[in-house]
Amino acid sequence: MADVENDLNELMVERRKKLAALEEAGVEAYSNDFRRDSIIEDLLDNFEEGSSDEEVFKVAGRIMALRDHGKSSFADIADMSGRIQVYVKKNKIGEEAYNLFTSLNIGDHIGIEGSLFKTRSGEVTVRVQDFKLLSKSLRPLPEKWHGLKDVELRYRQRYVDLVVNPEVKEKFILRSRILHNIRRYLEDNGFLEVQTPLMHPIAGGASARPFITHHNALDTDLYMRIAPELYLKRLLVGGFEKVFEIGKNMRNEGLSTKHNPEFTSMELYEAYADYKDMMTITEDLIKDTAQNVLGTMEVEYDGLNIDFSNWEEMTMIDSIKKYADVDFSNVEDIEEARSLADKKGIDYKDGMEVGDIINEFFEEFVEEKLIQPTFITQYPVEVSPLAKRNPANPKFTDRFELFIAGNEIANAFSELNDPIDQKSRFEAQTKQREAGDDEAHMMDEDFIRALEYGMPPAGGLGIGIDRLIMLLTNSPSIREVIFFPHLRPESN
RNA sequence: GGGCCAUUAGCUCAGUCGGUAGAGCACCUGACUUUUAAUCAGGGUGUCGGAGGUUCGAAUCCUCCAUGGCUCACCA
Repeated sequence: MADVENDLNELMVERRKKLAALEEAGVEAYSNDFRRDSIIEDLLDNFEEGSSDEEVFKVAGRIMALRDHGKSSFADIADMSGRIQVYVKKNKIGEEAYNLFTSLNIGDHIGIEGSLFKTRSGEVTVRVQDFKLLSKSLRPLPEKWHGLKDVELRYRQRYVDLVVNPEVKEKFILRSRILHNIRRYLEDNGFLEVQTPLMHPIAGGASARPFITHHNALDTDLYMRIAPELYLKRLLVGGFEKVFEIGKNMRNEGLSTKHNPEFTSMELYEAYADYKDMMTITEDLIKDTAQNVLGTMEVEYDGLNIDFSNWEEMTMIDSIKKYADVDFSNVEDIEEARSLADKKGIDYKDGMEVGDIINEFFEEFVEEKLIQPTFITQYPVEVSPLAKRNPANPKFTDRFELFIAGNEIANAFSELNDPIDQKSRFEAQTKQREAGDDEAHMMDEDFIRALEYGMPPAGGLGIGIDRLIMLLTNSPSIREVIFFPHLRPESN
C-alpha cells in the first residue's frame, strides 16, 4: 500500500482538521453508545399523516447528501434498508449542536432522534431533536450522481462501490437470495448440507491445475481443493445417501470474465439415482429459483432472452451433427476421427483418443450456440474419468452438462462406482499426466479403497453457482457477482 | 502470453494543430428556516499512470514499463 501520509489530498487534510477540532471540543468522533429503535424502511412504510412530535424514533445511518440553508439544514441518511431525509433547525437543537451538524461531511455516520413529518413536497422526513456523530469519515465519497465507474476502483474498493452504487448492492442481495433458495430447495427435498476439506493431500474431482500450499507442522504440501467430488462420494460410501455442499473451489488457471481463481460450486449426490434423476433436479431447481427469487421464468442476459420454461436435450454426437454437420456416430478409430478434424480445421494433440476429438468438435462448434437451456448428454468416456459408462454404448458415459447462453452451468453423471474401472481410469489419467498434462487426474488410492468397500449407485450433480448467478442477474462478467474478485496486487 | 483500447483534480469527464491545465460534483468561506441534482457569491485543490526520447516548447508525438478493460489463446 502507498504510504497513507503521502496519500493525503486536500479533502482528506480538511477532514482530519475537523476530527482534531472535534477532539478539541470534547466530541467523541467514534462513539458506540447510540442504539437505534427503528430502521429507515419501517419509518417510511409506517408513516401516518398527522404524526405528532411526541412519537420519537431513533435511526442511524451514513450521510449521503447535505443541504445547508443557513438556520436550518437537510440531510439524507442511508442504512441497509433505505434512505430518508432529515431536517435540522437551529432554534430547535441549539446553536452549538447546529454548528456541529453543519460541520458534518457526506460519508459520516450519525444517530438521530426525532419525529416524522411530511415536507411541502410530500417527502417523509425526520425532524431532528437530537443527533450524535457515530463515525467520522476521513475520505470523500465519489460523486453523487455518476457514482463510481472506474471498474478497477470498483473491484479494489468494493466497499465504496457498495456505498455509492445501489444496483451493485441489489445484485449481491439477489446473490444471497439465490443461494438461500438453493439451500431451501435441497433441504426440502431431503438433502443434507455437509462440509468437506478445502485442503487436500491429492487434488481430485476435476481436470484442473491446483494451488499448492504447505502445512508447517506436518511438513507436507497440500492442494487447495479443485472440487469436493471425491470426498462427497466417500460420504456415499459411509451411508449418507443425499448430501450437498456449497463452497469454494480454487483452480490455478487464467482469469477472465467467466473465470475467477476461487469460485463457488454446489455439488450434490444422491444414492440409488442416476444422471436422469440429476437432470430432473437441475431443471426443477433452476426453475424454482428463477420463480422464487425473480418471480419470472424469462430473463434477459447480455441481450439474449432466456426462457427457463423451455428445456432441450440432445446427445453430444447429435449436437455436433446439427451444428457442425459432422457425423461421429459410426466413427470407431482414431485415424477416421483425425481426418474429420483435419477437414474441419480442428487441432488435436498426439495422445488424443476419438472421444477427445469429439469433445474438441463440441467445444469448437456447439457450445456457444446453446442459448436456451440445453442438456447435452452422452459424453465420451475419455473426457469423463469419474462417470459411469452407458450400458448400451460403453465408449460414452451417462453424463450431461447444462448449457445456457453458451455457458456451461451444470455437470452431472451417473457416478462410477466400479472400483476396478475407476482404478483403470485413474491409470489412464496418470499416463496423460506423465505425458505432460498437468490437469489430468492424480491417482487417489484412498478413494479407490473407499469404492472397494462399496459405493451405492448414485447420481451426482455440480452447478457453477457464480455462473448461475451471472445468468439470473444479467451480469456478463463473473466479477460483478463476486464481492472481491481477484486482481493483481495493488502496487505503489 | 498475443492483439486492440484506456489511464488528466477525491469522483465523473473535457482538453482543438505540440504553445502557461479545464468543467461539474465534492471540499472551504459567506448568504439563506420545508430544500431535494437546493440556490446565490467567492476559492482550483494537479507527479496529466511511470521512465526515457524527439522538440525552443509535450497531457498531446515516439519507445519502454505498470495497471485495467475488451478480445484471442489457455481453462470446463
